[in-house]
Amino acid sequence: MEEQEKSLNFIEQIVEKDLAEGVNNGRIQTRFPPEPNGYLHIGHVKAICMDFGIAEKYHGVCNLRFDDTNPVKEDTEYVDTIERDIAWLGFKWGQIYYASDYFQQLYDLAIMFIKQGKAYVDEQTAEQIAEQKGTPTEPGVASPYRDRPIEENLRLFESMQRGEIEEGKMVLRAKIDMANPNMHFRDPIMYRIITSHPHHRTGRKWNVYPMYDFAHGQSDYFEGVTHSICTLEFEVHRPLYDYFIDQFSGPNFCGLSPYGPDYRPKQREFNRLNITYTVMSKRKMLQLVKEGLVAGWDDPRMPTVCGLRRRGYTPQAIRTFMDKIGYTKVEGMIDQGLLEHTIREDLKETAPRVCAIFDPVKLVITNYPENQTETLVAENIDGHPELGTREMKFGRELWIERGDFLEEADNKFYRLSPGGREVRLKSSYIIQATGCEKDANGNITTVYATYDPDSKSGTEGGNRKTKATINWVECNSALDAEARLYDRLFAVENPSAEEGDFRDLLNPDSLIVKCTSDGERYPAGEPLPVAQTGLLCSGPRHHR
RNA sequence: UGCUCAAUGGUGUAAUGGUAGCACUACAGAUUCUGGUUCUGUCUGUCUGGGUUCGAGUCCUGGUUGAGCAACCA
Repeated sequence: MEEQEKSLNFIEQIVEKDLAEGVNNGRIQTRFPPEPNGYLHIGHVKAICMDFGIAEKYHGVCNLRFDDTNPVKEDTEYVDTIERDIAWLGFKWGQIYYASDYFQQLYDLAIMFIKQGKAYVDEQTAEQIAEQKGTPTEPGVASPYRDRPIEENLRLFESMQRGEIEEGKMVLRAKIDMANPNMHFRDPIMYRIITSHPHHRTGRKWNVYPMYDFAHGQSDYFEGVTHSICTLEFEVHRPLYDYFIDQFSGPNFCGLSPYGPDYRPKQREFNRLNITYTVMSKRKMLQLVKEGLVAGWDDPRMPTVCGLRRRGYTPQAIRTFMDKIGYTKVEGMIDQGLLEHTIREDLKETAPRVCAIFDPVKLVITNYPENQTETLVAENIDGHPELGTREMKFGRELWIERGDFLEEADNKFYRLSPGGREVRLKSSYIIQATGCEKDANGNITTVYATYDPDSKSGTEGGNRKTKATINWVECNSALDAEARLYDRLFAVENPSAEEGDFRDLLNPDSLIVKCTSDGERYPAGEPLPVAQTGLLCSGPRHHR
């Protein structure tokens, strides 16, 4: 069969063009730059697959870099979980870097900017600075400190770093253009003072910390990143990214990179991931966790990597999903159904099936001898005997799903009904319902049926066709279990687009807890599809 | 009413000036020891006006619509 060539996404096209033109001497280096202030979610995974995927495909390297420039929000605890999640997804990074590794170099660079008259210390309040920034349609106005003498800027900035200036009292700003139509050029803040929180790695060594715009591009540059791939909202930052790098590369090269004056990293942007019936905002997720609206970051309803893992998603399925949705510059919304389709596809051929009854009603097989039991053998996965079999105890009294019996059924219903069609008990005998018993309220308590002793699965007599096959569990050998059936977290397609409090949009039925009977025990963390009901994943022992 | 980016079936994505294709969803039929799976089929698309060209989803131009940008966040 001829293999259909998969078309390249636009980033891959750029990379191949760069490769063909010998840009950066044909070197490919990417980075995944999470901020260690929360858990990785499926939106990050899209970026991870891009960053690591490009490096893998073009024989380059992808490094992990923690963007830890804001000690107020960041913590080491997140570093570990981020590393764990990336490893679980199956990606291998080259080096682990931290933006904080470059604090000294960035500081030196800031000093250079000051000496070149490209930066100044502003001592206005945040409000004043914001006010002077102008609006997208009106130019900003210059700060009264904009033309401070270089020596004074130098002295003040050094004083800021020595901890002599109170947090919030001064910032270092790039002196660019207060009237630029790109707001990011209106003298962006390069450094702010943070003394209230120690940094998770550098402790109290620094009292000034670089802003994203002054740290990210430089970090890329110091590391030798060639393709700095990020999401679309950074598109307007790109000119500033380029501006800062221009100041010390090319004709202004001052030896800060082993790759020489011609090397430069280039930022490229792709569309971020949105999925229906969920949210992709760290802030909102944190709120759900903190307020106990979900059971934690790894609640199976959460779009976090650890949540998906507990939900039973495999790394391969998640990566396949990313392949399917692709990378463009169109901001859209992916149907949650596609994600679910991908995991079903993945588990279909690999995950052993099990019988479990969630809404049990007793079935008595009236012509099966009292006290008799037998052991039947079922394939773990139908049609794949090589993937193993399991034993199921069979007897006169079974649990079946309440919904599999209807006292009065029309022709459309082809499961159990008195005098109705023959029905196959999964991997077992063929039965026919004869009647039922009800309590005082009219609820069915027992279903009666007769079985055909010659119809056992796998035997000659069992080859007869039935329209329906139902699940069952033998009453005496069944184990009790708790099943938590999860549905979409939100009741509306796009919670972020709705007015009002997003918490009011949660799906009240996103978690249904059922006590079940189940035949076997399964190790935690294994996907465990229950025929007819759906895919389940055995979880850690429940604790309340 | 500034700057940047985008616009292909319901959704996502391909076609790189030369037959608008694929996947998901929905629906229909067949198959089936899960009303699952599988298979087959159907529905539905180039935002809009002009231009360039033998030929435009693709290039140019005007418009429309949507998104992002005014944190001492990243």
